[in-house]
Amino acid sequence: MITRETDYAIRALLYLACGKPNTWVSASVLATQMEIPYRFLRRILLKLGEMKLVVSARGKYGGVRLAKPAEVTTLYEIVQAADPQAIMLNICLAEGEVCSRAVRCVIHDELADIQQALHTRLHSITLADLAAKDQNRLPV
Amino acid sequence: MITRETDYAIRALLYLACGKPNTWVSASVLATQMEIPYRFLRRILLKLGEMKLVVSARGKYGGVRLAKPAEVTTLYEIVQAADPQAIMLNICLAEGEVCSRAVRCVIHDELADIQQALHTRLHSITLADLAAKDQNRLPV
DNA sequence: AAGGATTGATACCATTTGTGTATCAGTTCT
DNA sequence: AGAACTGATACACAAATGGTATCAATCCTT
Repeated sequence: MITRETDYAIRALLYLACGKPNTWVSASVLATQMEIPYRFLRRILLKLGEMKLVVSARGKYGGVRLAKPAEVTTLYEIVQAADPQAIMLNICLAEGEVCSRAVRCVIHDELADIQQALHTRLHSITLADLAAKDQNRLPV
Repeated sequence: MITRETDYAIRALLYLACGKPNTWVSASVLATQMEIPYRFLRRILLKLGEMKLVVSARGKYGGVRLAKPAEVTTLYEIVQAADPQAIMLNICLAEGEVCSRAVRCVIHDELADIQQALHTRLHSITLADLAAKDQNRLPV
């Protein structure tokens, strides 16, 4: 299950993708607009900065913006940044994890297949895709 | 991520599917064969019993066996039984959950799509499939 | 009838994770 | 100088995870 943190991360980035490019948006604006607890969001943005998904500017009129065009930021990257654990189905599929049954366990194989399909899908969806769908929505 | 409990559940059921049908297998045998902590497994088997995936017999020479043919037990059912939370990608996709953004949130839509694909896949894999693959494996 | 082997049903416990809060230092614009 | 920002950590608390323990009920064998 996707954590709240990941959900917040996606929403925050989507907000940036929908706004005017190359403008700084402060964490407080993001927080109120997207209904995300301010301090929690701050920490999430820090992580997104480390993962090069956003860049930030300190000081007055500072804030964050997308580090690269929305067309090249994928859902995979976002989930990976916000919660690296979330993108593996089983602990035995993790990098560097030694699964004693790896060579003979069918479950391992099957889960690896499913995970691969999931990853492919997450890789194929960009922030720009989400933003476009958002624009095309009928107002409620 | 699939929990250890779910992993154990799959492995235990796979063991039953690979053995002789309609024979009782005790929890202690299952535990030692599949390297699962005995008492933990006991609790898991209880859950699997409630979900009608296994049936049990008390007393000496009792144990558990599959409640129905391996051909009709899907991975979806197993995961659902062992950890109902695991099969939904986001909390807002849960049954009866009121997501205030459900009608307008593109993320919700996208995750619902991905989840649907995942479920379809889990539904399509049966215990018999896993057992068959297990038989065809080359000995290590 | 007795005793061992087995499940049923709970209760308990330690550790980790999830979700959020708080604090203080550094930076930038006015 | 001061206000509005981010950077970097540390703290707090509830829930989930992974596992253990206990005792009652049941069944087979002798």
